[in-house]
Amino acid sequence: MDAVTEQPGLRERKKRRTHAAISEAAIALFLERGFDQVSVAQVAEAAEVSKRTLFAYFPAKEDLVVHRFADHETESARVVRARPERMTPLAALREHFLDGLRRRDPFSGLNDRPDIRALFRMILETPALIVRLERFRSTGERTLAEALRETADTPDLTARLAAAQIVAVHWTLALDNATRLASGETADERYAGAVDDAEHAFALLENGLRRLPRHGS
Amino acid sequence: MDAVTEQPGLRERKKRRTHAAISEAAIALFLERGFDQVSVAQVAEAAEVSKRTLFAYFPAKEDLVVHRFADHETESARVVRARPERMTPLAALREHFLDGLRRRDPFSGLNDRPDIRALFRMILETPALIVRLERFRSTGERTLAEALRETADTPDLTARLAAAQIVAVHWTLALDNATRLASGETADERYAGAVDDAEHAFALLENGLRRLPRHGS
DNA sequence: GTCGATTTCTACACCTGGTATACATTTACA
DNA sequence: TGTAAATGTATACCAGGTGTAGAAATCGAC
Repeated sequence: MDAVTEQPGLRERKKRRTHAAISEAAIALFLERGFDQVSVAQVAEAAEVSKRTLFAYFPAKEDLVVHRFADHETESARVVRARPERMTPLAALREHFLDGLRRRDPFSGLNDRPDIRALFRMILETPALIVRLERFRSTGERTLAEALRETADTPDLTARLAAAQIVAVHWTLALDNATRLASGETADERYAGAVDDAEHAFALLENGLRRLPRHGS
Repeated sequence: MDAVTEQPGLRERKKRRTHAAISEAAIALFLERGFDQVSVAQVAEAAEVSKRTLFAYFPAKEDLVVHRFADHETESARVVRARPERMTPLAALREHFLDGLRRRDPFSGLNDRPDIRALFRMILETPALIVRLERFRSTGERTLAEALRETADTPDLTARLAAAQIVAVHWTLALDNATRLASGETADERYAGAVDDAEHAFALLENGLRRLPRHGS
């Protein structure tokens, strides 16, 4: 029915162009004046589209910005499923994250291309956008739990707990990197520290919090 | 200035009554017809208060429901700070959670009083309310990280990572219990399983995910 | 090409959550 | 009892989001 790989057809191509045009117009305006200072009506006008049409392409204002992250939702689950034999899920995820740092994947929070840096900064200072990203996090967690359950022969609760911990750590690392870059650090400056932190974090996941000290210094 | 412990004063008392009255009217309506099917105007009318006044007491519609959970935001942090000497933070939190199960604290998701069960059910099926609860989770995570950093002599990143993991696990457990009760199970039926699950979860936190299997069964 | 069916876009009106303003009422306290 | 400060109210307004009905474009078949 929906041949995406084939000739997409004029209709499909036009749809994608409109989609991209609206999103680009929106992000340009948001970066210029701030997310909350631009109304969807103004975005629609700038994109030369009616408000109704805008909402046909994007279910909510926030999606004008965060739709780019939708692909990454299921990334962890895919990594776990595609891992080589005899590799533990955690090892696969650590490899993948370290690779993301190396490749400066926005997923890892370590991309400082000016446009991406500006985008991150805007997201970080706009609560509504953070909330929307948290939703991606939830579904990422759910799909990861499923992947763990199915490929690691793990009881349901264990899979859900492990997924929750992994995603929480992942999110903490990425947010930390993004925050540092947003406030001026370059990706190259941050890289070594980011690697250290990631390794520390995955070690903590692997070995547990057993070593958290008792009271006192 | 603000003597809460003393005679509260007429103004203060009246304010609290109004606060409670609005919230009760709101929850009654929401339980009857569903959160999204009731407008704030209707709540205001039912509480015999103007819409403007309602928003003076509750910053957003969702807060009419979730303000009851606000106290628990910093609970984990308090538990960690108040733990006895020579007790690890994790042990204190485990004790506290198990105690919450015993006491059927709504915090643990294991309270089946009809009104609370109905409330939980409504929250679980209303995305906007879950989102609002997630915000509490975030600030709970931040305050817990601070408590760990200050009382366990832990580097900042470690504290944040540990807090993220702990809160994620806590949330998973509580949500699991609440979901089961919402779909009919009684608290007494669930209790033993809830304890087992909690102990398993805290053991996982303590010992790490090292034992997550490689591929295959 | 051209015709009809289907999809997509648009204009417009409407609902709801939330806020600003300006005025009335109540409380606290001398 | 009178007055300043705090609270409550009416009204109008803004922005996000949806329903509806019709106009326009696209597609496939001939």
